[in-house]
Amino acid sequence: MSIERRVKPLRDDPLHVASVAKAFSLLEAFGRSSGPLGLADLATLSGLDKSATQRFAHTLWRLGYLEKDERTRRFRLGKRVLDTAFNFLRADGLVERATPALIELRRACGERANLSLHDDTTMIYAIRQQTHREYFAGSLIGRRIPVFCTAGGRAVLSQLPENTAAAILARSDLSPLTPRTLCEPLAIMDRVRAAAADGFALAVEETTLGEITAGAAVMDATGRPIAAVHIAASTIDWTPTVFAERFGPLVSETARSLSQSPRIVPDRGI
Amino acid sequence: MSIERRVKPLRDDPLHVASVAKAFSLLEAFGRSSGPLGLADLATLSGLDKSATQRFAHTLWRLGYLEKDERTRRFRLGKRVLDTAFNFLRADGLVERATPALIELRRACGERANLSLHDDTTMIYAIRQQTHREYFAGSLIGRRIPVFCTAGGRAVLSQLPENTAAAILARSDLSPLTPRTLCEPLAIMDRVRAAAADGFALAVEETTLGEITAGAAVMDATGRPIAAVHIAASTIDWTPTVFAERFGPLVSETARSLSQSPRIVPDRGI
DNA sequence: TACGGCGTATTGCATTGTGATACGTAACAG
DNA sequence: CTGTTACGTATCACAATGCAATACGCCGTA
Repeated sequence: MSIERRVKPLRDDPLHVASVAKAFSLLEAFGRSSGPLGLADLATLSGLDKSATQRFAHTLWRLGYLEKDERTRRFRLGKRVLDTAFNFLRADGLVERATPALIELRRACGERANLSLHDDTTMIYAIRQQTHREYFAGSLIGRRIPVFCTAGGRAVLSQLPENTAAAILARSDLSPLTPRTLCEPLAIMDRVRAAAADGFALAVEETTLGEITAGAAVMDATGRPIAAVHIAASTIDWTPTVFAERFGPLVSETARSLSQSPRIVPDRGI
Repeated sequence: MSIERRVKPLRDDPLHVASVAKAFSLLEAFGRSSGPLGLADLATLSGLDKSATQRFAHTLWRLGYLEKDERTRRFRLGKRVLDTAFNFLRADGLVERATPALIELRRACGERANLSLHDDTTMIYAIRQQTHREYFAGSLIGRRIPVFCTAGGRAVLSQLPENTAAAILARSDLSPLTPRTLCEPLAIMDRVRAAAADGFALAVEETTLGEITAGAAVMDATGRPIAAVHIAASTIDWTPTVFAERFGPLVSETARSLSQSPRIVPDRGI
């Protein structure tokens, strides 16, 4: 419990409501520690002082976004935070289209099929079709994983202009997740170019040992990559070449079918 | 777009930070309308005035909790809302224990297996193990359904003191979800008592036509019901009696295994 | 029993958020 | 083409609102 955080001052932004940022810094504190948090824990993790922590925690609790264990007086996230996630997923057309497609994909290949959304340097899991038991947090909606070391992330990079992709890598935290994570920007860009050629990317034990993943990018109506379809399986069952041969086309076909037709977009001369 | 909402004044609560409530009333506005919302829409749906809407939407946008379509100037929920949901699920011990159990349950019975959390008059889906294609919003984490007309909800009610259960029904909105939804409090309480006897509850086409569900309650360490395990299937494949005979024991056994051992809790003489 | 850590309650002050107003722009109808 | 409307954006003086210091009470530990 040592990682702290400061709320950006943003003095120059007259529309910025600092109280809101503070409230969210409390909610975000739960990302930095598992288990329930007391007021003092919340204060250090959020970077707020004692009084502010008290007021904002109280407010969030009254609103249902925090729950309080009356015995230990500690806070957990409230069930209400799921509502917003639900509304996000419900409103996302891609998630809607992808859900049946992924169920189909899982059935067709018998392995785990996922959809992850691109968000700058990370990919966020939005749909997960599990088959086998896997490690817990890995199976949840909302999990973020770095773009640079995932199949889907590299597939997305491969559909961006090369300098945009390089810029994303440049501002990424390139810490390895496993001993086999590829961390060299140049080496990663090689894989990205390969993905551009193949139409899908491969990652072998780069986020989780024993896991091999194929990913392909999903494009929006303007032809920009916004998400990726994954298939993940065990290295025990597949060698990389066989896995790629077998699932590469499947995953890239699914991704293509989810992409908006790349119709010509009125270019406003930007 | 006519349903409005007022932020509670709560003048008497000196710890209450009104700005936070306003910010969340914007996020909640997305629950009342699908699709992106402009400032004016947000203002009417949230009950805030134009200026407040502008400032809070701007702040949430800066924080990443809203995204803005620069062309239409309309807002959507931002991917960041998934982070909080992820942290909630990650920290919930029950969800963690239930994940492998539900995968097992789905495999054992070949039908959809779910875990839903009890929250006053609603149950919230926290884990969903789908098999077949089902209607979209129904398949998402965070979906809320009324306690009174779901198998899991009735199973939970059956483990509460009868007057507590009756109170929940009393403050529930008993609008039917399908023509077959049971809406009479007395009739519902009969089913609840039956569930207490059987160890599981059944609901036939009460939330969705063509769907039959069995649910059993999961208890916390103090012996209170906090969640429910469901199995859902199609009425085409099963008659209620066969379905109950076959899956009732499965669902109630799974729920029992997820319940904390009902050890004696030090009663503080409440 | 004294102490330290923590959650809770209070309060005067000024910072912060407020909301009325005005401006720019796009869409649309006459 | 012009007037109108609806909407998003920008500004600013004011005071209500949130702030942070302080004090209180409770519970374990030394």
